[in-house]
Amino acid sequence: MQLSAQEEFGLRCLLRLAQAGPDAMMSIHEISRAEGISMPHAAKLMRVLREGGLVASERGQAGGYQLARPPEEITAKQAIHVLGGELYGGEFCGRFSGHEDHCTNSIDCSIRSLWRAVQSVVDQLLTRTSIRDLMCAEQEMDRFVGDLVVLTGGTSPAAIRANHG
Amino acid sequence: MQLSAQEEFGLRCLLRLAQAGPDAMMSIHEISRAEGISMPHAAKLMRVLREGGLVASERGQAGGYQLARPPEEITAKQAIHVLGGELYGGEFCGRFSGHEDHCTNSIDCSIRSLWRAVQSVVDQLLTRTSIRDLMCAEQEMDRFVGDLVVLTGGTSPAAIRANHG
DNA sequence: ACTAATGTATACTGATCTGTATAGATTAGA
DNA sequence: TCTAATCTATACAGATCAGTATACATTAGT
Repeated sequence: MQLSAQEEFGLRCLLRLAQAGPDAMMSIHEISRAEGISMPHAAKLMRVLREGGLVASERGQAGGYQLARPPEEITAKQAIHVLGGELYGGEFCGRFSGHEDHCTNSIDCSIRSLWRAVQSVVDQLLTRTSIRDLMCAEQEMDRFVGDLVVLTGGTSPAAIRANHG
Repeated sequence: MQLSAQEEFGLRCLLRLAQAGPDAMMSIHEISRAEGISMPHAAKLMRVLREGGLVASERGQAGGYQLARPPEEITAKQAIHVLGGELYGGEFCGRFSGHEDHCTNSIDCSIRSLWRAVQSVVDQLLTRTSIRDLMCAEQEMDRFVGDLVVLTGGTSPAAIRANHG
């Protein structure tokens, strides 16, 4: 369960565009220099973001990139989705089904539910974090992280354990 | 941000051992058949779990594998850690630093904080879910998932947005 | 001893991911 | 029309991941 390089760098590039201001255009050259990556690499990332509808490009001599929408309307979830796909998508049980045509546990699969639970809390967090929110000091974000709690009102074995502990 | 095949299958193998009962031994042959994967593949996964201290093995004609501890004492977090490493480890800013020696954003990096936030909620969830908890019906786990909420008492931009929305 | 069933270890192949290289298309300005 | 700056697209090479193949070590039973 790791972040891909594309997710990491792609999100950074989005943040750079946001920090450049609402009407600024950034060229691939500027983006690559700001992030310390090569120009072809930056170009590839920006292409992914453009095809995902998160940035708009203009070609030609005065061309460059800017955010397709205001930074407060772009969520981290949208960015991660465009850059790296979902943690647990619909195709999942097809990908990891071993030799069988479908998952050996397809009828009763608590592990599948666990992945859904992980996806649920990650999605909640990423959905309410916008690019605008990331335009702040690390310390400010850290305060946020320290107060995060996962709660459940459910009655599963996991919930019972959590209440007793 | 995707699960690796090793995490998926490895956790499944752990769950199989738990379901076999407290004193049962399962051979590689049995595990591979149960999960629908090849014997060499199962052997590789079990080796990782053994080196991670989650299962114990016995060699020889009557050999096999069993859990190293009772299933309620093995958390999903421990399993994922052994099988796939962390979402955001200490080596992270070294891995994704582009051409620079260290991260261009090393001084003030809100994105790093976001990854820590994601890791925090995922860890909370996986830490309080044991292998024992997974030995239940999918429906029961799903009830749990439906009630999951991520809460914060923090004051970051993201938190403010969440409170207003 | 010997045999058969088992776990252990290493090397190998194909797939996917990461980053690079190169050629082309578009536009502003002279 | 020409040139320079830019974005666009595809193909490529190395690294890592997924799964396989093969040889070896260990043990119970005979």
